[in-house]
Amino acid sequence: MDHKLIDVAKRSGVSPATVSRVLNNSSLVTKKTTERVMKAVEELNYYPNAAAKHLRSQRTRTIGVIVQDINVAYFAEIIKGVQNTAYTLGYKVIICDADNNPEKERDYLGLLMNRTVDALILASSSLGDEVLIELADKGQCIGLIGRRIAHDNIPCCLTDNVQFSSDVVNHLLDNGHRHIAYINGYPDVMDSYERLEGYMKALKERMVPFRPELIENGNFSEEGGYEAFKRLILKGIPFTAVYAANDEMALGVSKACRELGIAIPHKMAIVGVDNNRITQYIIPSLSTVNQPKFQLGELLTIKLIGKLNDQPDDGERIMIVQSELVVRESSSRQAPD
Amino acid sequence: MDHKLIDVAKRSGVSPATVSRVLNNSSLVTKKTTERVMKAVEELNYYPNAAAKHLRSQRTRTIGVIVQDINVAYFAEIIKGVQNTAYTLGYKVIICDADNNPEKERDYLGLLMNRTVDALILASSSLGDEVLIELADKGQCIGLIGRRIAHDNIPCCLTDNVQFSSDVVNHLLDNGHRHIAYINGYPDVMDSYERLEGYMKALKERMVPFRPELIENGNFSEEGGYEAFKRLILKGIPFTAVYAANDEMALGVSKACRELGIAIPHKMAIVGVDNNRITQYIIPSLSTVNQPKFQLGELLTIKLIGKLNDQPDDGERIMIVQSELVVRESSSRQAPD
DNA sequence: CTGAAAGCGCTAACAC
DNA sequence: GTGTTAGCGCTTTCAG
Repeated sequence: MDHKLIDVAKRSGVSPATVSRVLNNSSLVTKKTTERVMKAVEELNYYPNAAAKHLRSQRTRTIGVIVQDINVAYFAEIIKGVQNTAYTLGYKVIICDADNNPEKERDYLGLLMNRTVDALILASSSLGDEVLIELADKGQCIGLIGRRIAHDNIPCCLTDNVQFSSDVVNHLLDNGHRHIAYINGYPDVMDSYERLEGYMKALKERMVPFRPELIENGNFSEEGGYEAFKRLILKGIPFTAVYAANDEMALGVSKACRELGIAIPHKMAIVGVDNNRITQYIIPSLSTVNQPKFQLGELLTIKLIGKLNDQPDDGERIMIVQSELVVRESSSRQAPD
Repeated sequence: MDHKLIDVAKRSGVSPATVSRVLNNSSLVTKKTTERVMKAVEELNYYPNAAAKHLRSQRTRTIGVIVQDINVAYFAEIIKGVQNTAYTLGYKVIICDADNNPEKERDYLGLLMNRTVDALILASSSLGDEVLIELADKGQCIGLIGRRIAHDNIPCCLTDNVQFSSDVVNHLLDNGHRHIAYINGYPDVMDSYERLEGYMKALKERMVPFRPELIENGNFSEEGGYEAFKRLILKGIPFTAVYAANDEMALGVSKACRELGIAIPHKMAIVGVDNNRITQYIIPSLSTVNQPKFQLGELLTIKLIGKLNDQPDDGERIMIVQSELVVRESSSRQAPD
């Protein structure tokens, strides 16, 4: 029932080598021979055995993507970018859902080591720098999304966290807000750090004093944003706007406001990050930042596949893509006096 | 840099066969030998070559899942169920995002044919019955989620569409609704058909006349639901409740009501299906049906891996899991008089 | 342009 | 318990 290459060879009266050449588009085969071989392939319903190909050729034309959580729209979009790009370049993609478990994430690195994939993309990886650098030093082909690392052989694709955060804060300042709280994500993550940086940068440029009391941590979760906002309120310091480092936390803030009877945007403006679909449906709709997630996956995939095929690498190792502020109801008004 | 099994054998002073036995937990190795081998594995930082294993053993311990669209929460949850289960049973998972493209879906079947995966799970597949039956007849191991097929070798995991749809309609009838519209999904899909069946069944049992004019099609999309609702209104037939075959369409109905100034739930009750996260955030929140998506993936995965290992198959080929009606604001009131 | 043949790295008979 | 060895199905030199 399962035919092999040699069966095709016999049926078409040529050698296995020729069949292989036809199947791999080597140009050095007559049209006539090609046709004969293809006919036999059809008739036998032949499929090349992937394992044998991989073993012999020492490559799989497959790249892996490890994401924290496949349920999160941010990652799902990145996957689309990777998958579509890889598909057009003739590569397959293995998607690995670490399911918020760093141990699983580490497990998946084995796919590289045992040559199941030719390259690996890590989106918002929780792995330590040492691990990644060690892999790269061993000659493994890896790339990062949403993270930067100091190693010549690791391409990184990032969004302009500082820039868009600064845009967000400038937008709020333009609307007359002078006391803007910032709710941070996981404290040790680059995204959090850079977004804070953009926040501070904008304040500084507009000469609005930075007040550390207006910074709280929300761990990127709705619950975390909710609690962080309540802590801010309890401090008794006046503020009229919140910049949350992602939409989940912004949703938490929105919920807290509703419970506390604080009108949005009249008494409190909110801006998040990610352009989560919910931000459009909730009332009031939430302002946010739209990151080109698809593009993050796309650019890195092109780069990595280029590396795999020893293409001359023109571009930058660190690729930064632009994001866009999306103003909705939650920050559409002037600050209260 | 890359060591092979034979290197480990040499270093530990045993034969390749023994190393293989140690690595694959064959019990017939002394503890002492095992330790020596493992030491060499450590020292050499040895990783077995997957392609060679696959080629030699004729299996990959990998199962594939093909989903229509990885962005859709319904599928993401199913994937979690498959992945977690496979993981604990020592299987890897390849996730394939067909990206709403039937051609890609068909492409992915090649993974089975070329032995990249041992089994394939198709969630809400758009493939024709013939294709699936042909695969199964060839001895390929496949399983379906959200679809039924007449073939002894294809296990299917489904939700109780008829049952929960009947529950939905009974709930609306209990609230005094007598004119309940139904918005269907893709007309040729089993889910649509069975949900319609449940709707009709409940009406019949409660002796409420079925009116075909109250049925419209919305293709499972928000836009489709929106348009379908408008068509229903234009007909001028009075109705006070809508059962939409999924939440996307229910969102469309909700939007249309807002635009037309129809108060929910006072003038119009709405119930959807899927327990999409947005249904909780929108105002008014939407009643829906919570399907055990994780379980769908879990059950089928257990079944398929069992088949791969020739375990005696006790259970049913067709596995049906129970769903639960979640009543929220959009259907929380008595029908208007 | 085509064929012969070696061998990718591993496992599973089969011996001992 | 452990070793020897054939061979999984393919690609790729090297000849011709």
